[in-house]
Amino acid sequence: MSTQQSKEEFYQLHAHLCKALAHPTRLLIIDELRDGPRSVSDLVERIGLRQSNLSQHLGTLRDQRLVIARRDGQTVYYSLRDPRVTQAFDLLRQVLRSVLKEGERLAVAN
Amino acid sequence: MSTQQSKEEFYQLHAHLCKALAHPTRLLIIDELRDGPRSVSDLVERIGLRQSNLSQHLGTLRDQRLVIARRDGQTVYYSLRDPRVTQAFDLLRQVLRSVLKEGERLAVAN
DNA sequence: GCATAATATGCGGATATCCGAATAAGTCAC
DNA sequence: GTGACTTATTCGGATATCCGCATATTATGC
Repeated sequence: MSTQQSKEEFYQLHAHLCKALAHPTRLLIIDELRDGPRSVSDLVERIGLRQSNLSQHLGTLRDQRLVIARRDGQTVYYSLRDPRVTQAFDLLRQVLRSVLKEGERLAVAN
Repeated sequence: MSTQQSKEEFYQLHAHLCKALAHPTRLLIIDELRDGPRSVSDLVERIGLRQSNLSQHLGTLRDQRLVIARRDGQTVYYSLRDPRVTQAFDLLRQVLRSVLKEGERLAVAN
């Protein structure tokens, strides 16, 4: 483990990474960023949520280094940092589809 | 979307899947199941947590169809359902490592 | 039947997440 | 400087998660 990481800490960090993905809005954001950078107002318009809420979600994605923010004037452009995140995203999406295809109902409850 | 799934529902289900991965103990469980099925008591011994707690985590993994439970007598063996879950797991682990390698400290805080 | 072993579930309190509203901070034009 | 615009942050209340404890459930052996 590179820089003095205990096993527990590493799993904790991994869990935090997953947690950052564990929200519909944040998944939507990642999906929007697939084709390139988008400004915050772009995302607000496309996703259709309050600006403050979206900004908070972008903040948690930023905290986990899943996205990068680049400032140009007064607008901030977000982009995906690592293509492997999208790959993982797609793998899980495939898993979900195969589960749904088998007719199993997933608990949407919560 | 196969069986009358709205876009929102699909993202919600995807988020639930991610949420099931978003806990150190559950990641540990998945890691333990890589090399084949394990009984609950196996996992309790290897991971070192209370049986009830582990059983609850296994329950959330089961709910999301990430693991399969097969009963043999009075012991229940858990195994991974889809190898793509482990692939996604590994991709995120790689992302985490590359982030850590760049010297960026991730917020472990919460 | 009863006792024991392996696993699962319900309950309750501590802690964390989520969202909206309001406000702050940064940038540009003038 | 002021004002307008874009994005970020703080606060508070509702809701969800996590864990330990106690208790069910299921299976086995006698």
